[in-house]
Amino acid sequence: MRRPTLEAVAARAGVSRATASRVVNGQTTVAPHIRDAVLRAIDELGYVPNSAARSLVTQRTDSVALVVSEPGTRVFSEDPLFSTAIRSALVELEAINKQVVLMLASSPKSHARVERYIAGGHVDGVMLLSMHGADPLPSALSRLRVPVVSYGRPAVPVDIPFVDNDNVGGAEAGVRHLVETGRRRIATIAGPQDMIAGQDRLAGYRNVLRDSDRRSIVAVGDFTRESGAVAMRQLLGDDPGLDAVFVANDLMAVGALQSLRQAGRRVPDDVAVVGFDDIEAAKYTEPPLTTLRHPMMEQAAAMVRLLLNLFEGGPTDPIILPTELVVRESS
Amino acid sequence: MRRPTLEAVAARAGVSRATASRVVNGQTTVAPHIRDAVLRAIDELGYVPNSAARSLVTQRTDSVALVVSEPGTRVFSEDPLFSTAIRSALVELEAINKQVVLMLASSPKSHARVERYIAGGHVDGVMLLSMHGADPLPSALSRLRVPVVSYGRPAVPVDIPFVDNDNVGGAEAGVRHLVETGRRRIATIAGPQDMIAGQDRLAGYRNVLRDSDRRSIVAVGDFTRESGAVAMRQLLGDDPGLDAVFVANDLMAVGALQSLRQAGRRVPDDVAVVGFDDIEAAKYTEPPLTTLRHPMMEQAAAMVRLLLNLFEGGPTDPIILPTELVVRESS
DNA sequence: ATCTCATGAGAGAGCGCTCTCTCATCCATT
DNA sequence: AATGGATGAGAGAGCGCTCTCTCATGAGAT
Repeated sequence: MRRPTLEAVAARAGVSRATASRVVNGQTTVAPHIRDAVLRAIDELGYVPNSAARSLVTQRTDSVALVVSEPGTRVFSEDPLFSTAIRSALVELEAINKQVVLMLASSPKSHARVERYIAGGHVDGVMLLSMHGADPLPSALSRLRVPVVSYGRPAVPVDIPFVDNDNVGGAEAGVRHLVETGRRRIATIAGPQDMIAGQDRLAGYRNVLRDSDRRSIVAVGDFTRESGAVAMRQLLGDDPGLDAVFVANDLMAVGALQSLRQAGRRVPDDVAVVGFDDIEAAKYTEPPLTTLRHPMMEQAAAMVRLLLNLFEGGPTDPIILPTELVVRESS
Repeated sequence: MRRPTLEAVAARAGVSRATASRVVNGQTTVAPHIRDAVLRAIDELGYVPNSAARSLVTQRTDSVALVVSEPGTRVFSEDPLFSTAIRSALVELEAINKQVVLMLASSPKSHARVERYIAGGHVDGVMLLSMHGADPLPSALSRLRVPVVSYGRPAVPVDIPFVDNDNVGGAEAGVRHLVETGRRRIATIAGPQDMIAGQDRLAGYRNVLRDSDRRSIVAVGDFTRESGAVAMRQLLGDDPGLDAVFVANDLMAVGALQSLRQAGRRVPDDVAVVGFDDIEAAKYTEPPLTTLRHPMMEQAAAMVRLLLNLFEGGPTDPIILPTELVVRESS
């Protein structure tokens, strides 16, 4: 009934437990015929090592926590960026044989839960998918002396390796594109200003407007579609004459497009729209959305590499990946 | 340097390891002043139980695997249904203090990986997020005698408790709605026919058409936006006179709307469109999409309940949750 | 023929915890 | 005063594995 142990394998193969262990762990100091006997026993008994016992002695768990620190539940399910990031990380971690424990850190309560879990030594490392600036998690975790890498530059200056895309540069490219196509009154729907991505993309917008001698027109959303729609209505109220809007993410851009449609503005004839992220849905909006693409798979891969380096002592400098302007019909 | 053990806590509190363990595990047979002493020691030392040691003796891991068995990588990242399901399950499992190990079972290779992992006794149970009929995983897992519940009725008749929504009933309601609003030539974009959801929703469509004496016009997609767009073009080629289309999921409906737009058809004037799932994006299409809602949170909760019953011996009958027609402007 | 040394295999400690058994203590009962 | 039963706490086995240490064996060197 119970799963076979190494002891059973050893007994069946007529060797000691130590030798069986050597075979299981691929040590080479075992004579071929003995190794074969052990392998046969393993096969016949359907032996699978007990991981609890193993990690009890090795002090490793071969698993990492993927902590999604996102207070707004809506964003997690709706922003495909999250699932893309998760999937990418999953694929990369599978490749190096690490299990992934997925955890939500939304409320302070779940926050404590995560900390306790990590402190419990359940995982060898942590990948943080968090963006909120005030997030106490990065510093809390780094205090636990657990290897931590972050997706997105942590807002508080904490010494955690991270991967990010070039938010400022991307925003600049997007707004510059609007300037170069002759738009005069370029508004922006900024992301939440307690997120680095929100701040940086707004900074990029301001940089270009300043240089091109235009006035900035700003509304702030929270990266949800709904907030994009609301912000767009607000912008149209503030400045009915605007002829372009740079939206800090595609999800809000979708909302903005809806509001523009409802207000009777044609895109791109009356108002040009540029988003950020290049989510799949950007191809399917009416009209398809001009946006800034950043390679999620590569970012996930970079994160995993950073974590590995943290384990094994390689370089852990932050990695900033470039963005690429994808021009579609909304601009 | 090393994390404190129960032994250290006991020593500091001046009690035996057994007593310290009693306090940690909340047993009541400890005198208050001793319990306080132990708690103080725990606090001072920052003690956290070693889970490997614990599960070595208890034979429990307090974690469950969430296996996403989806060959198409696109669907996982794009279909918000997946992330919603994952988030919901996560929330529900957190509530009962289970960790969640997320695994992808796309390739045969990762398949083997998952099986090995589950067989390794790393988890107390498995939640399967799978839809492909030919999926060998359900039967493979149930053979391992691990508690398994499935989201979506398994295609092969395997004795696994599952949760699903009423796909047939929902499809019927959607198509009936089209009939009742006077549509005559109602096509469908069906889902992949190796998925139960694909089959059942097509069955529902056929049921109503048969009863209302209409001819069925069918194209098949794979639940992706892209395939919806392709299928819609195909339907328009097959029967330019169609005046309604029931699409087996919202993602494909988004693609279909795009194709209809490109073909110059007005929605709903020329062609009515009904989707399925009520994803967030359905509110933001042009025009907003009529669709069938099924409560993801409740389904996740039901799954967790089933799993719990599997652990503790409660009822494990399949749970089928109703769907609800949400009428918007596309019909 | 003796000694040295690499090689392969076993013995056994110990990782940190839970849980059963055992035992001491104390209060209520006769 | 003697007994019985709660009650609370300790001793110690053991979960399944890894890994160091030890030892037996045989090949090569002297």
